[in-house]
Amino acid sequence: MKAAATPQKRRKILPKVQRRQQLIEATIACIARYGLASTTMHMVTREAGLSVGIANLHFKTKENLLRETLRYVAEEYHKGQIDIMKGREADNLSNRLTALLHFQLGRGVTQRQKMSVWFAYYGEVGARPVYQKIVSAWDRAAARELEFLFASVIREGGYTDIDPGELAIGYAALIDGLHLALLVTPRELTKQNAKKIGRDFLRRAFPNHI
Amino acid sequence: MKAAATPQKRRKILPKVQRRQQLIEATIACIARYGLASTTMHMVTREAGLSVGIANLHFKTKENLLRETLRYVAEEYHKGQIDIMKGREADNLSNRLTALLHFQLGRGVTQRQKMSVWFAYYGEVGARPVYQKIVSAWDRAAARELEFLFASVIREGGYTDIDPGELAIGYAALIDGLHLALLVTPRELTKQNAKKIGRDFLRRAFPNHI
DNA sequence: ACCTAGAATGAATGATCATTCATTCTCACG
DNA sequence: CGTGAGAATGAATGATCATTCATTCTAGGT
Repeated sequence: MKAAATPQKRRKILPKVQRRQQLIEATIACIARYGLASTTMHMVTREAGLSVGIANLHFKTKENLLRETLRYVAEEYHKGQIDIMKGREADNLSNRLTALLHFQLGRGVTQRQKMSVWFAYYGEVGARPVYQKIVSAWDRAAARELEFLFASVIREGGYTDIDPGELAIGYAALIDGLHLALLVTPRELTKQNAKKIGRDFLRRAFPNHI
Repeated sequence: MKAAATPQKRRKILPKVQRRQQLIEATIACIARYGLASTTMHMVTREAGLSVGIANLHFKTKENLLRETLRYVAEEYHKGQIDIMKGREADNLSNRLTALLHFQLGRGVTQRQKMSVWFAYYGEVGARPVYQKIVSAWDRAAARELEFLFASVIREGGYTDIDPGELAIGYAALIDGLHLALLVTPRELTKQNAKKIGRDFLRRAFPNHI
Protein backbone atom coordinates (compact mmCIF):
# COMPACT_ATOMS: atom_id res chain seq x y z
CA MET A 1 0.00 0.00 0.00
CA LYS A 2 1.32 3.36 -0.97
CA ALA A 3 1.66 6.04 1.68
CA ALA A 4 -1.55 8.04 1.93
CA ALA A 5 -1.60 11.21 -0.11
CA THR A 6 -0.59 13.53 2.70
CA PRO A 7 -0.83 16.98 1.12
CA GLN A 8 2.77 17.52 2.21
CA LYS A 9 2.37 20.96 3.76
CA ARG A 10 4.99 23.22 2.35
CA ARG A 11 7.32 24.81 4.84
CA LYS A 12 6.64 28.53 5.18
CA ILE A 13 9.13 31.07 6.40
CA LEU A 14 7.92 34.15 8.22
CA PRO A 15 9.55 36.97 10.23
CA LYS A 16 10.04 36.49 13.96
CA VAL A 17 7.30 38.86 15.16
CA GLN A 18 4.65 37.05 13.17
CA ARG A 19 5.62 33.60 14.45
CA ARG A 20 5.78 34.86 18.02
CA GLN A 21 2.27 36.22 17.75
CA GLN A 22 1.06 32.98 16.19
CA LEU A 23 2.53 30.95 19.04
CA ILE A 24 1.08 33.24 21.70
CA GLU A 25 -2.38 32.85 20.18
CA ALA A 26 -1.99 29.08 20.03
CA THR A 27 -0.99 29.14 23.69
CA ILE A 28 -4.14 31.07 24.60
CA ALA A 29 -6.29 28.55 22.75
CA CYS A 30 -4.61 25.62 24.49
CA ILE A 31 -4.83 27.11 27.97
CA ALA A 32 -8.52 27.79 27.46
CA ARG A 33 -9.15 24.26 26.23
CA TYR A 34 -6.86 22.17 28.44
CA GLY A 35 -5.93 24.44 31.34
CA LEU A 36 -2.59 25.99 32.22
CA ALA A 37 -1.43 22.88 34.07
CA SER A 38 -1.83 20.41 31.24
CA THR A 39 -0.88 22.57 28.29
CA THR A 40 2.27 21.12 26.69
CA MET A 41 4.63 22.48 24.12
CA HIS A 42 3.51 19.78 21.69
CA MET A 43 -0.09 20.95 22.02
CA VAL A 44 0.85 24.56 21.44
CA THR A 45 3.00 23.93 18.41
CA ARG A 46 0.47 21.51 16.90
CA GLU A 47 -2.28 24.11 17.43
CA ALA A 48 -0.11 26.58 15.55
CA GLY A 49 0.51 24.00 12.81
CA LEU A 50 4.27 24.07 13.39
CA SER A 51 6.97 21.76 14.69
CA VAL A 52 8.06 21.43 18.31
CA GLY A 53 11.48 22.95 17.81
CA ILE A 54 9.96 26.26 16.77
CA ALA A 55 9.13 27.07 20.38
CA ASN A 56 12.73 26.99 21.40
CA LEU A 57 13.67 29.15 18.44
CA HIS A 58 11.34 32.04 19.29
CA PHE A 59 10.93 31.75 23.04
CA LYS A 60 13.91 30.11 24.66
CA THR A 61 11.76 28.19 27.19
CA LYS A 62 8.18 27.26 27.98
CA GLU A 63 8.23 29.50 31.02
CA ASN A 64 9.15 32.34 28.71
CA LEU A 65 6.30 31.63 26.33
CA LEU A 66 3.82 31.56 29.20
CA ARG A 67 5.16 34.85 30.53
CA GLU A 68 4.85 36.55 27.17
CA THR A 69 1.36 35.18 26.72
CA LEU A 70 0.30 36.65 30.06
CA ARG A 71 1.82 39.97 29.09
CA TYR A 72 -0.19 39.92 25.87
CA VAL A 73 -3.50 39.04 27.56
CA ALA A 74 -3.02 41.54 30.38
CA GLU A 75 -2.16 44.31 27.98
CA GLU A 76 -5.12 43.61 25.73
CA TYR A 77 -7.60 43.78 28.59
CA HIS A 78 -6.20 46.67 30.57
CA LYS A 79 -5.28 48.79 27.58
CA GLY A 80 -8.81 48.43 26.26
CA GLN A 81 -10.15 49.83 29.50
CA ILE A 82 -7.64 52.62 29.73
CA ASP A 83 -8.30 53.70 26.16
CA ILE A 84 -11.97 54.12 26.93
CA MET A 85 -11.31 56.02 30.12
CA LYS A 86 -8.83 58.41 28.52
CA GLY A 87 -10.67 58.52 25.20
CA ARG A 88 -11.75 61.71 23.55
CA GLU A 89 -14.77 60.08 21.97
CA ALA A 90 -17.22 60.24 24.85
CA ASP A 91 -16.62 63.51 26.60
CA ASN A 92 -19.85 63.13 28.48
CA LEU A 93 -18.96 61.37 31.73
CA SER A 94 -22.14 59.31 31.87
CA ASN A 95 -21.46 57.93 28.42
CA ARG A 96 -17.92 57.18 29.37
CA LEU A 97 -19.03 55.14 32.37
CA THR A 98 -21.48 53.24 30.20
CA ALA A 99 -18.90 52.59 27.51
CA LEU A 100 -16.50 51.23 30.12
CA LEU A 101 -19.12 48.89 31.53
CA HIS A 102 -20.05 47.63 28.09
CA PHE A 103 -16.44 46.93 27.27
CA GLN A 104 -15.79 45.12 30.53
CA LEU A 105 -18.84 42.91 30.25
CA GLY A 106 -19.21 42.90 26.48
CA ARG A 107 -18.72 40.23 23.87
CA GLY A 108 -14.98 40.66 23.43
CA VAL A 109 -13.89 40.31 27.03
CA THR A 110 -16.40 37.80 28.36
CA GLN A 111 -15.64 35.09 25.82
CA ARG A 112 -15.17 31.87 27.73
CA GLN A 113 -11.74 31.51 26.19
CA LYS A 114 -10.51 34.88 27.40
CA MET A 115 -11.84 34.49 30.92
CA SER A 116 -10.41 30.98 31.22
CA VAL A 117 -6.94 32.19 30.37
CA TRP A 118 -7.26 35.16 32.65
CA PHE A 119 -8.15 33.13 35.71
CA ALA A 120 -5.71 30.35 34.87
CA TYR A 121 -2.93 32.86 35.40
CA TYR A 122 -4.55 34.43 38.44
CA GLY A 123 -4.59 30.94 39.94
CA GLU A 124 -0.82 30.70 39.70
CA VAL A 125 -0.13 34.20 40.96
CA GLY A 126 0.08 32.98 44.55
CA ALA A 127 3.01 30.73 43.62
CA ARG A 128 4.75 32.71 40.86
CA PRO A 129 5.95 36.20 41.73
CA VAL A 130 6.64 36.91 38.04
CA TYR A 131 2.99 36.59 37.13
CA GLN A 132 2.03 38.78 40.05
CA LYS A 133 4.39 41.50 38.86
CA ILE A 134 3.03 41.50 35.32
CA VAL A 135 -0.61 41.57 36.37
CA SER A 136 -0.25 44.04 39.21
CA ALA A 137 1.62 46.53 37.06
CA TRP A 138 -1.29 46.73 34.61
CA ASP A 139 -3.80 46.62 37.44
CA ARG A 140 -2.24 49.64 39.05
CA ALA A 141 -2.32 51.60 35.82
CA ALA A 142 -6.00 50.83 35.22
CA ALA A 143 -6.88 51.56 38.85
CA ARG A 144 -5.26 54.98 38.67
CA GLU A 145 -7.22 55.85 35.54
CA LEU A 146 -10.47 54.62 37.03
CA GLU A 147 -9.92 56.61 40.19
CA PHE A 148 -9.35 59.70 38.09
CA LEU A 149 -12.57 59.10 36.13
CA PHE A 150 -14.57 58.56 39.30
CA ALA A 151 -13.11 61.71 40.84
CA SER A 152 -14.35 63.69 37.85
CA VAL A 153 -17.80 62.19 38.18
CA ILE A 154 -17.88 62.96 41.90
CA ARG A 155 -16.88 66.56 41.26
CA GLU A 156 -19.43 66.99 38.48
CA GLY A 157 -22.25 65.40 40.47
CA GLY A 158 -21.41 67.05 43.76
CA TYR A 159 -21.53 63.68 45.51
CA THR A 160 -20.35 63.72 49.08
CA ASP A 161 -18.98 60.99 51.27
CA ILE A 162 -17.43 59.02 48.42
CA ASP A 163 -13.72 58.31 48.18
CA PRO A 164 -12.89 57.83 44.49
CA GLY A 165 -9.98 55.49 45.22
CA GLU A 166 -12.05 53.14 47.34
CA LEU A 167 -14.97 53.17 44.95
CA ALA A 168 -12.60 52.36 42.08
CA ILE A 169 -11.23 49.33 43.94
CA GLY A 170 -14.78 48.23 44.72
CA TYR A 171 -15.95 48.61 41.14
CA ALA A 172 -12.94 46.79 39.75
CA ALA A 173 -13.47 43.98 42.26
CA LEU A 174 -17.13 43.75 41.27
CA ILE A 175 -16.23 43.39 37.60
CA ASP A 176 -13.62 40.71 38.34
CA GLY A 177 -16.12 38.87 40.50
CA LEU A 178 -18.73 39.00 37.75
CA HIS A 179 -16.24 37.56 35.28
CA LEU A 180 -15.58 34.75 37.72
CA ALA A 181 -19.30 34.11 38.12
CA LEU A 182 -19.77 34.04 34.35
CA LEU A 183 -16.99 31.47 34.12
CA VAL A 184 -17.90 29.25 37.07
CA THR A 185 -21.68 29.46 37.19
CA PRO A 186 -22.79 30.54 33.72
CA ARG A 187 -26.21 28.98 34.25
CA GLU A 188 -26.96 31.37 37.09
CA LEU A 189 -25.90 34.56 35.37
CA THR A 190 -26.34 35.90 31.85
CA LYS A 191 -24.10 38.59 30.42
CA GLN A 192 -27.18 40.76 30.20
CA ASN A 193 -27.74 40.36 33.92
CA ALA A 194 -24.10 40.96 34.75
CA LYS A 195 -24.29 44.28 32.96
CA LYS A 196 -27.39 45.24 34.90
CA ILE A 197 -25.65 44.42 38.18
CA GLY A 198 -22.66 46.55 37.24
CA ARG A 199 -24.93 49.37 36.21
CA ASP A 200 -26.84 49.18 39.49
CA PHE A 201 -23.59 49.49 41.38
CA LEU A 202 -22.76 52.68 39.51
CA ARG A 203 -26.29 54.00 39.88
CA ARG A 204 -26.24 53.63 43.65
CA ALA A 205 -22.96 55.51 43.79
CA PHE A 206 -23.73 58.14 41.13
CA PRO A 207 -27.54 58.47 41.04
CA ASN A 208 -27.46 61.66 38.99
CA HIS A 209 -25.34 60.15 36.24
CA ILE A 210 -26.80 56.71 35.58
CA MET B 1 32.06 6.31 58.51
CA LYS B 2 29.01 5.07 60.31
CA ALA B 3 25.59 6.07 59.03
CA ALA B 4 24.56 9.33 60.64
CA ALA B 5 22.32 8.95 63.67
CA THR B 6 19.06 9.39 61.81
CA PRO B 7 16.42 9.38 64.53
CA GLN B 8 14.77 6.51 62.65
CA LYS B 9 11.21 7.77 62.74
CA ARG B 10 8.98 5.00 63.95
CA ARG B 11 6.22 3.95 61.63
CA LYS B 12 2.84 5.04 62.94
CA ILE B 13 -0.47 3.44 62.06
CA LEU B 14 -3.62 5.54 62.06
CA PRO B 15 -7.22 5.05 60.88
CA LYS B 16 -8.10 5.97 57.31
CA VAL B 17 -10.05 9.14 58.03
CA GLN B 18 -7.17 10.67 59.92
CA ARG B 19 -4.62 9.97 57.19
CA ARG B 20 -6.96 11.26 54.52
CA GLN B 21 -7.36 14.53 56.40
CA GLN B 22 -3.61 14.77 56.90
CA LEU B 23 -2.98 14.32 53.19
CA ILE B 24 -5.61 16.87 52.23
CA GLU B 25 -4.02 19.44 54.50
CA ALA B 26 -0.58 18.71 53.08
CA THR B 27 -2.03 19.19 49.60
CA ILE B 28 -3.41 22.58 50.56
CA ALA B 29 -0.03 23.65 51.91
CA CYS B 30 1.74 22.52 48.74
CA ILE B 31 -0.70 24.18 46.37
CA ALA B 32 -0.37 27.44 48.25
CA ARG B 33 3.42 27.25 48.20
CA TYR B 34 4.14 25.80 44.75
CA GLY B 35 0.91 26.24 42.80
CA LEU B 36 -1.53 23.63 41.53
CA ALA B 37 0.50 23.02 38.37
CA SER B 38 3.79 22.08 40.03
CA THR B 39 2.53 20.27 43.09
CA THR B 40 3.70 16.64 42.91
CA MET B 41 2.75 13.59 44.92
CA HIS B 42 6.25 13.48 46.35
CA MET B 43 5.85 17.03 47.68
CA VAL B 44 2.50 16.26 49.25
CA THR B 45 3.59 13.06 50.95
CA ARG B 46 6.84 14.60 52.13
CA GLU B 47 4.89 17.56 53.53
CA ALA B 48 2.75 15.05 55.43
CA GLY B 49 5.86 13.22 56.63
CA LEU B 50 4.80 9.99 54.94
CA SER B 51 5.92 7.79 52.07
CA VAL B 52 4.84 8.12 48.43
CA GLY B 53 2.83 4.94 48.35
CA ILE B 54 0.44 6.21 51.00
CA ALA B 55 -1.28 8.42 48.44
CA ASN B 56 -2.33 5.48 46.36
CA LEU B 57 -3.58 3.68 49.46
CA HIS B 58 -5.99 6.39 50.55
CA PHE B 59 -6.82 8.18 47.32
CA LYS B 60 -6.48 5.91 44.33
CA THR B 61 -5.06 8.69 42.11
CA LYS B 62 -3.68 12.21 42.22
CA GLU B 63 -6.72 13.51 40.41
CA ASN B 64 -8.81 12.03 43.20
CA LEU B 65 -6.77 13.70 45.92
CA LEU B 66 -7.09 17.06 44.18
CA ARG B 67 -10.83 16.62 43.84
CA GLU B 68 -11.25 15.77 47.51
CA THR B 69 -9.08 18.71 48.49
CA LEU B 70 -11.27 21.07 46.50
CA ARG B 71 -14.35 19.58 48.12
CA TYR B 72 -12.84 20.23 51.54
CA VAL B 73 -11.86 23.83 50.80
CA ALA B 74 -15.17 24.67 49.15
CA GLU B 75 -17.13 23.21 52.01
CA GLU B 76 -15.12 25.03 54.63
CA TYR B 77 -15.67 28.41 53.02
CA HIS B 78 -19.27 28.12 51.94
CA LYS B 79 -20.45 26.30 55.04
CA GLY B 80 -18.93 29.02 57.18
CA GLN B 81 -20.98 31.61 55.32
CA ILE B 82 -24.17 29.62 55.38
CA ASP B 83 -23.88 28.96 59.09
CA ILE B 84 -23.72 32.68 59.77
CA MET B 85 -26.64 33.44 57.49
CA LYS B 86 -28.86 30.75 58.99
CA GLY B 87 -27.48 31.18 62.50
CA ARG B 88 -29.69 31.81 65.50
CA GLU B 89 -27.04 33.89 67.22
CA ALA B 90 -27.60 37.27 65.60
CA ASP B 91 -31.30 37.63 65.10
CA ASN B 92 -30.86 41.29 64.34
CA LEU B 93 -30.47 41.54 60.56
CA SER B 94 -27.91 44.36 60.69
CA ASN B 95 -25.69 42.31 62.96
CA ARG B 96 -26.05 39.34 60.70
CA LEU B 97 -24.89 41.33 57.67
CA THR B 98 -21.92 42.61 59.63
CA ALA B 99 -21.01 39.16 60.90
CA LEU B 100 -21.10 37.81 57.37
CA LEU B 101 -18.84 40.58 56.09
CA HIS B 102 -16.38 40.01 58.91
CA PHE B 103 -16.24 36.31 58.20
CA GLN B 104 -15.75 36.80 54.46
CA LEU B 105 -12.96 39.33 54.85
CA GLY B 106 -11.67 38.24 58.24
CA ARG B 107 -8.47 36.55 59.38
CA GLY B 108 -9.55 33.00 58.70
CA VAL B 109 -10.61 33.31 55.09
CA THR B 110 -8.18 35.91 53.79
CA GLN B 111 -5.02 34.03 54.72
CA ARG B 112 -2.78 34.04 51.70
CA GLN B 113 -2.68 30.26 51.79
CA LYS B 114 -6.45 29.87 51.63
CA MET B 115 -6.93 32.40 48.85
CA SER B 116 -4.10 30.91 46.79
CA VAL B 117 -5.70 27.48 46.87
CA TRP B 118 -9.10 28.89 46.13
CA PHE B 119 -8.02 30.69 42.99
CA ALA B 120 -5.72 27.89 41.89
CA TYR B 121 -8.80 25.74 41.48
CA TYR B 122 -10.88 28.53 39.95
CA GLY B 123 -8.15 28.82 37.35
CA GLU B 124 -8.67 25.25 36.24
CA VAL B 125 -12.45 25.40 36.27
CA GLY B 126 -12.53 26.46 32.63
CA ALA B 127 -10.79 23.22 31.63
CA ARG B 128 -12.11 20.73 34.21
CA PRO B 129 -15.84 20.24 34.39
CA VAL B 130 -15.46 18.27 37.63
CA TYR B 131 -14.09 21.26 39.47
CA GLN B 132 -16.83 23.44 38.08
CA LYS B 133 -19.46 21.05 39.38
CA ILE B 134 -18.04 20.97 42.89
CA VAL B 135 -17.65 24.72 43.16
CA SER B 136 -20.92 25.66 41.52
CA ALA B 137 -22.92 23.33 43.76
CA TRP B 138 -21.68 25.12 46.86
CA ASP B 139 -21.95 28.49 45.16
CA ARG B 140 -25.59 27.92 44.43
CA ALA B 141 -26.33 26.92 48.00
CA ALA B 142 -24.65 30.02 49.40
CA ALA B 143 -26.30 32.28 46.81
CA ARG B 144 -29.75 31.01 47.74
CA GLU B 145 -29.12 31.70 51.41
CA LEU B 146 -27.76 35.17 50.69
CA GLU B 147 -30.74 36.01 48.52
CA PHE B 148 -33.03 34.96 51.35
CA LEU B 149 -31.16 37.13 53.84
CA PHE B 150 -31.24 40.13 51.52
CA ALA B 151 -34.96 39.63 50.91
CA SER B 152 -35.56 39.81 54.66
CA VAL B 153 -33.53 43.00 54.91
CA ILE B 154 -35.42 44.54 52.00
CA ARG B 155 -38.76 43.69 53.61
CA GLU B 156 -37.69 45.04 56.99
CA GLY B 157 -36.27 48.24 55.55
CA GLY B 158 -39.03 48.84 53.05
CA TYR B 159 -36.46 49.34 50.30
CA THR B 160 -37.90 49.60 46.83
CA ASP B 161 -36.40 48.91 43.45
CA ILE B 162 -33.99 46.25 44.69
CA ASP B 163 -34.05 42.68 43.44
CA PRO B 164 -32.60 40.48 46.21
CA GLY B 165 -31.28 37.87 43.76
CA GLU B 166 -29.37 40.37 41.69
CA LEU B 167 -28.01 42.16 44.70
CA ALA B 168 -26.84 38.84 46.13
CA ILE B 169 -24.94 38.02 42.94
CA GLY B 170 -23.41 41.49 42.99
CA TYR B 171 -22.36 41.25 46.61
CA ALA B 172 -20.88 37.78 46.17
CA ALA B 173 -18.99 39.00 43.10
CA LEU B 174 -17.66 41.98 45.03
CA ILE B 175 -16.35 39.72 47.81
CA ASP B 176 -14.68 37.36 45.32
CA GLY B 177 -13.13 40.33 43.56
CA LEU B 178 -11.81 41.72 46.82
CA HIS B 179 -10.21 38.36 47.63
CA LEU B 180 -8.56 38.44 44.25
CA ALA B 181 -7.29 41.96 44.84
CA LEU B 182 -5.91 40.96 48.24
CA LEU B 183 -4.06 38.10 46.57
CA VAL B 184 -2.78 39.88 43.46
CA THR B 185 -2.20 43.44 44.65
CA PRO B 186 -1.83 43.21 48.43
CA ARG B 187 0.18 46.43 48.47
CA GLU B 188 -2.77 48.40 47.14
CA LEU B 189 -5.40 47.05 49.52
CA THR B 190 -5.42 46.26 53.22
CA LYS B 191 -7.91 43.87 54.76
CA GLN B 192 -9.18 46.82 56.76
CA ASN B 193 -9.89 48.70 53.55
CA ALA B 194 -11.48 45.71 51.88
CA LYS B 195 -13.95 45.49 54.75
CA LYS B 196 -14.78 49.17 54.43
CA ILE B 197 -15.44 48.73 50.71
CA GLY B 198 -17.74 45.79 51.39
CA ARG B 199 -19.53 47.73 54.08
CA ASP B 200 -20.00 50.74 51.76
CA PHE B 201 -21.60 48.47 49.19
CA LEU B 202 -24.11 47.26 51.75
CA ARG B 203 -24.69 50.78 53.06
CA ARG B 204 -25.58 52.13 49.63
CA ALA B 205 -28.07 49.30 49.18
CA PHE B 206 -29.47 49.24 52.70
CA PRO B 207 -28.92 52.75 54.13
CA ASN B 208 -31.22 52.18 57.10
CA HIS B 209 -29.40 49.06 58.21
CA ILE B 210 -25.69 49.85 57.96
C1' DA C 1 3.50 -13.83 74.32
C1' DC C 2 1.86 -14.74 69.73
C1' DC C 3 -0.68 -13.88 65.58
C1' DT C 4 -2.55 -11.56 61.75
C1' DA C 5 -5.32 -7.93 59.29
C1' DG C 6 -4.26 -4.34 57.08
C1' DA C 7 -1.50 0.12 57.32
C1' DA C 8 2.79 1.91 55.54
C1' DT C 9 6.99 1.79 52.85
C1' DG C 10 9.98 3.08 48.80
C1' DA C 11 12.59 1.06 44.90
C1' DA C 12 11.20 0.09 40.39
C1' DT C 13 8.48 0.96 36.19
C1' DG C 14 6.75 3.15 32.39
C1' DA C 15 4.71 7.30 30.64
C1' DT C 16 5.02 12.10 29.58
C1' DC C 17 7.30 16.18 28.69
C1' DA C 18 10.71 20.17 27.80
C1' DT C 19 14.65 20.89 25.46
C1' DT C 20 18.40 20.05 22.09
C1' DC C 21 20.66 20.20 17.68
C1' DA C 22 22.10 18.04 13.24
C1' DT C 23 19.82 18.56 9.17
C1' DT C 24 16.64 20.44 5.68
C1' DC C 25 14.44 23.90 3.42
C1' DT C 26 13.22 29.02 1.83
C1' DC C 27 13.65 33.10 -0.19
C1' DA C 28 15.78 37.74 -0.63
C1' DC C 29 19.51 39.38 -2.92
C1' DG C 30 23.26 39.65 -6.01
C1' DC D 1 19.95 31.54 -11.74
C1' DG D 2 22.63 30.51 -7.77
C1' DT D 3 23.68 31.14 -2.96
C1' DG D 4 23.88 31.71 1.95
C1' DA D 5 21.68 33.56 6.13
C1' DG D 6 18.75 32.06 9.04
C1' DA D 7 13.97 29.97 9.64
C1' DA D 8 11.93 25.47 10.46
C1' DT D 9 11.98 20.57 11.38
C1' DG D 10 11.48 16.39 14.41
C1' DA D 11 14.03 12.32 16.20
C1' DA D 12 16.65 11.79 20.17
C1' DT D 13 17.83 12.78 25.02
C1' DG D 14 17.41 13.10 29.67
C1' DA D 15 14.61 14.66 33.43
C1' DT D 16 10.45 14.42 36.08
C1' DC D 17 6.48 12.33 37.70
C1' DA D 18 2.36 9.21 38.89
C1' DT D 19 1.57 4.74 39.92
C1' DT D 20 2.61 -0.07 41.32
C1' DC D 21 3.39 -3.82 44.47
C1' DA D 22 6.45 -7.03 47.01
C1' DT D 23 7.86 -6.43 51.45
C1' DT D 24 7.96 -4.67 56.23
C1' DC D 25 5.97 -3.21 60.23
C1' DT D 26 2.22 -2.19 63.87
C1' DA D 27 -1.28 -2.91 67.13
C1' DG D 28 -5.45 -4.96 68.74
C1' DG D 29 -7.33 -9.35 69.73
C1' DT D 30 -6.72 -13.97 71.81
